[in-house]
Amino acid sequence: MCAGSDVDSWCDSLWGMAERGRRAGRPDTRSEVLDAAREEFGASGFAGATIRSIANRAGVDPALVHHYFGTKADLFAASIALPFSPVEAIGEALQGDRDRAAWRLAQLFFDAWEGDAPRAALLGLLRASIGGNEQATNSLREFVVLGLRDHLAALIDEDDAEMRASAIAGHLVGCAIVRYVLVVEPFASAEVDEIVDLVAPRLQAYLN
Amino acid sequence: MCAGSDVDSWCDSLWGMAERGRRAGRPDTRSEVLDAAREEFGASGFAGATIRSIANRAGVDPALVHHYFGTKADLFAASIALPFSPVEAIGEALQGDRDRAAWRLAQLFFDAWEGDAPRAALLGLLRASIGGNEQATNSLREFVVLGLRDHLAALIDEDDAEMRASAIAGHLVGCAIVRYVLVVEPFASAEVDEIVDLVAPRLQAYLN
DNA sequence: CTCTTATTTCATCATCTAATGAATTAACAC
DNA sequence: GTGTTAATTCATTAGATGATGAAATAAGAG
Repeated sequence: MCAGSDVDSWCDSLWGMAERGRRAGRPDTRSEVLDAAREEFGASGFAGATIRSIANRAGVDPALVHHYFGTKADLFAASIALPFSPVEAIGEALQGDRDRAAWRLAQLFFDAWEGDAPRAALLGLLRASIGGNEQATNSLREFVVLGLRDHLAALIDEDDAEMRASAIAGHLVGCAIVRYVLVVEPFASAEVDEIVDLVAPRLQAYLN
Repeated sequence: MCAGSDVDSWCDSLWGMAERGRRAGRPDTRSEVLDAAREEFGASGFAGATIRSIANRAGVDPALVHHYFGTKADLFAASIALPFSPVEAIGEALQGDRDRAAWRLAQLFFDAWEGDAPRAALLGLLRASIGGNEQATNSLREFVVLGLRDHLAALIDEDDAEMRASAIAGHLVGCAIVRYVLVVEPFASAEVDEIVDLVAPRLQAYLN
C-alpha cells in the first residue's frame, strides 16, 4: 500500500506523508519555502519561528529548508529582503508640489500596508527588528534613515531638518503599529483615505 | 577545599560556583530575578530569552526562577507588569490648561523612558507585544486604549475624537521606537526638552 | 535508453530548553 | 538549643531544535 505512484495523493492526504525523492512536475518549492519563512518570521519573530514550523507551513521536509537556504540566520536574511523597493518609491512620491508632499507620502505609506503579501513582509521586518534581531534592526533603521529621514530632510529648510524628518518617520511607524499590530479601534478599521486626511496635515506641519 | 564558609566568596569568584542552601543575610533575590527577567525579555523577547539566561543574569540557579515564578509564561506575565502606573499619571498630566496639555503629555512620556529600570520594562513590553506575544499585545493595547486614547478623547470636542487620540498615541509610540529601539540619530541623542518642543505642537494640533 | 544532476525525504546527532524533585543551608519562632 | 519554614542549588528527565549525510526519485542531456 502507498507504493504505486497513482495513489500517492490519496496516501499523502490520508497519512500526511510525502514520498521520497524529487516531485513530479516543476513546482517552485524554493519560493514557497521563502513565503512560508516570511509568514512564520512575521508571525513569531526570529527566535519564535522554527525551521520545522516553516517547513511544515510550506508542506516540506525541514532538511529541504536547509538545503535551499543554509542556516536559520541565512534564511532569515533572505526573508527580510522586501519584495519591493520602498526607498525609491518614497523618493518619487516626494517629488513635485511641496505643499502636498506629506499627503503623497502618507498615501504611499498606508497603501503599502493594505495588500496581504506586503503586509506580511512589513510585519515580519517590524516584528523582528523591534523584537531585538540585530540584522532586522539594522535593516529597518536603514530604511527609516535612507528612505524617510534623508529624503524628507532634503525637503526641509530648517537646521533641525533631520530631527523633524525623524519625527515624521516616527509618526508613520507608530501609526502602523497602532493600526496593524495593536489593532486599536476605530483606527484599525478606518479607511486609508480617512487616516491620510487626518495624519497628513500634521506631517506637513513638520515640513513647513 | 571550598567547604568552609569563610572562603566561600573566594571559591565563588574563582570557580563561579555558588554554595548550596540558603544564603546568609537577607538578600531580596526574588526582586533581582524579576529585574533580570525584565532585562532579558526586553533585550531578547519572550522566545529569545531563556530561563537559564535570566537565572545567569541574576546570579542564581535556574531552578530558583521556577521556584519563585512557576513557568516561563508566568514569569513573563509578572515581568510585563510595569513597576509604575502610567495610566493614572497620564490622567493627572492631562488635567488643567488644555492649550498646553500636549506639552505635559509629551514631557511625561519621554521622561518615563529616560530612567534605566523603566526603560527596560517599557522596552520589554514593547518588544514582546510587537514581537507577537498575545498577552503582551493585549497589555500594550490596553495601555494605549485606556491610558492614551480614552484620556485624550475626553479632551477633544470633535466627533472623530478617538481617531485623533489614536493618532497621538501612534505618534508617541513611534517616536519611542525611532529613539529608543532603532536609535536613529540625531533623534536618539537629542535632549528630552528638544524632542518635546518639536513634537508637542503637532500633538496639540490633534487636540484643537 | 543511459548517465548526470537537481530535488526531496529519512534517519540521526549533539545541543539546548523547560521543568521537577531531592538535598542542603540559613533564618526564625519557641 | 530545637524544630519548622523559607531559600537555594544539584541532578535529572523528557522533549524540541538546528544541522548533517545518506538514500530515493524525477528531470534533462547525450
